[in-house]
Amino acid sequence: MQRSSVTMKDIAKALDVSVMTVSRAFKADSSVNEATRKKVLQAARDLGYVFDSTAANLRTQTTNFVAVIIPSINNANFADTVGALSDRLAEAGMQVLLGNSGNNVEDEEVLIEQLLRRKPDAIVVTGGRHSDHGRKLLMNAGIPVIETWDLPADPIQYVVGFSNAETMHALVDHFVAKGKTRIAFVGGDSNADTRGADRRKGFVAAMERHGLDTGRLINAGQAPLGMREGARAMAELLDTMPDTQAVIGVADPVAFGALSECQRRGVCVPGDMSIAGFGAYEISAVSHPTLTTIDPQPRRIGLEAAELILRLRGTEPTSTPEPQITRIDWSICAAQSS
Amino acid sequence: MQRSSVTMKDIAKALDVSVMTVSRAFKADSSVNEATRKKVLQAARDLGYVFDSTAANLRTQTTNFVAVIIPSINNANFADTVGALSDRLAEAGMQVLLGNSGNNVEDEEVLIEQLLRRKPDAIVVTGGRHSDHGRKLLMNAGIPVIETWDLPADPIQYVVGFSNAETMHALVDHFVAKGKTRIAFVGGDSNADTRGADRRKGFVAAMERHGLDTGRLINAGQAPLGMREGARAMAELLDTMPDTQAVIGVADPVAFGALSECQRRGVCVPGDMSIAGFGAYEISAVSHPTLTTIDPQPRRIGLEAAELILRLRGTEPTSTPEPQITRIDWSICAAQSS
DNA sequence: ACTCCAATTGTTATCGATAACATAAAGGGC
DNA sequence: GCCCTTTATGTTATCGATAACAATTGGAGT
Repeated sequence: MQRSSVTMKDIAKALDVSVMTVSRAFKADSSVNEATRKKVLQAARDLGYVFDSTAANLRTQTTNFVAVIIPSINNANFADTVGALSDRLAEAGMQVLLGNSGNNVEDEEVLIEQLLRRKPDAIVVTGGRHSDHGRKLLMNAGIPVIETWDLPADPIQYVVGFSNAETMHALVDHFVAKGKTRIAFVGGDSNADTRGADRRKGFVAAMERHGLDTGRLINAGQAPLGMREGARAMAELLDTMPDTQAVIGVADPVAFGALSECQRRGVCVPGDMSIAGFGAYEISAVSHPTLTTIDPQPRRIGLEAAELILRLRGTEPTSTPEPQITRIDWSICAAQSS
Repeated sequence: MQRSSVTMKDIAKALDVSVMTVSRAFKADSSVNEATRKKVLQAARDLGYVFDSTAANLRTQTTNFVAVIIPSINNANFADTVGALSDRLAEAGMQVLLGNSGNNVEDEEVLIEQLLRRKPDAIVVTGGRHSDHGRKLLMNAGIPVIETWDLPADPIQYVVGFSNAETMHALVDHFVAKGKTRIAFVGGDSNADTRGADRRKGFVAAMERHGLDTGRLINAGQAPLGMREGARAMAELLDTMPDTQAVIGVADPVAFGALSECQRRGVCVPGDMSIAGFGAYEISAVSHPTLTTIDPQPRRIGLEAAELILRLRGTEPTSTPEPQITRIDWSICAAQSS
């Protein structure tokens, strides 16, 4: 049995009906005699027929899949979004074509181009910053474009996201309300991770609003940052600014790394040091002590994107759609005692 | 600009050449005059042409993408595998079409069917257990089939994996060497997660080999198990079998949950309780104390699968390929002091 | 019995790129 | 100059399903 050479033609021949009848038998709605349909489906099973979407894709000019570009699949937040998106789309018979941009707009551009060649029915990208050419490609793709995990100043079409900067205000306010004034931020060194950079900027803005010193910015290296980088950054922080009262990690893994370093050095958390992160990773609720964090509802982002795509399906490709923003609510999850 | 209605025909017309010449201009090797190629590429850019793979897919009977089915995308181990696979394939211009089976052979069967319709050039599945029909579909797919993360007793074609059961022997031996005899295992309650079940069986076998009691099996609920389940299981263990000396979690998140529960209760780790996991998740090396774990090299699995696929590309679809096993070496990472 | 409509099935053209084959022009060796 | 090879380009058929339209059949209604 090679390359599944069984086609509708073979079924048609076996049953002495036209190919069109076979085709119709596979569509739920179309008009075929119920008996004929049964015969066709049975013959298909007997012959080991596998439907060939490549042909249908070409003829119908629709592929039933959605291209998704995320910075890294190995990030529980994005994985949650993709998981929810994929699960919801699967219910409608659609699949996800995945691309890893690695927080790099050049790589993203290449991915956009590669993925668009496959004529997805929609494309979901992470963030609102793209290369010029990448942006142009998206705008001319002729399919719904959804930017996620951010609120771009200049949206391409659809947005499902929230303001990363705003969330940091909530964390700073939280710490200030507890009387902390010497607050540090641990994040990446470049702007490649634009959401991380936005959070850093949000942190600085929030501190300034409270009239607090914004000098405690620890550069933990290149994104993606993990627990190890968080631990290293905490070590640096304790060495250079030991009077720091609270730390905000750009994401929960960084925050947990910071926590572990404190434990290693015998720094009491939350007694001597409060720690917060971002993302509501499972660890923020299970670590001892727990971490204060922001829950940006990653699954909800994926779900809303999926619903949007399904709603838009069949809709005429509106020539110039108004940008349409779906804001995702986030919430702060305060640690029990920090 | 709708549905990118620009085709090679438009380019051909604009330059007054044949469509074939345009097609050739896009292939690196084919024979076209260098000047002509430049003209074509320029015209393509001017017209905003986007190559349509759906047409090429149909004609060439090859799609340049690989279907990948994993139990859950939100599992750092599988995410690592998929990430490595995807990165390597991207270098060769191939993409990954992702499916989430949720540790359920019925859902996996549906996914296999859906994905095969898209005529991927290869399919990568997780584990060696499938539904009867799913297995049949894979065997008749006419493309390379790669089973991963396991060493199936009856491989379909290619395997890139290791024995999950064996790894548990290493952990039990490790604890026994440290003088522990009352060792517990925390895992899932069903066999849906076959790799988890294999590890549980491996644990039992290893304990029996040492003549130790195998009664300390904690059922932490339905897979996928996370940190919360690990914590709850540890609570149960401490309540019902407080003389336990060591715990093995079916995966690192479970183990970390157990660790956190110990810390919450003031149980000293590793003094009063040793803890091990599986997967070499980042947390196993960063937690305080660190966790003993098994590193199954998830990225290597993805990489080897990718290399295999690329090697097989262009090869004749061998009628009945001998099963071919690529064993992935795993290693034990002992905690500093447990 | 006759008209008309619905249900069912068949025919033809088509989606856009490319393999396979055909052709034309240019150069090389004798 | 003749033949042959190489290079560059054109023609035609095709991948497998499906939209659009055509045709046939079997009642229902009067």
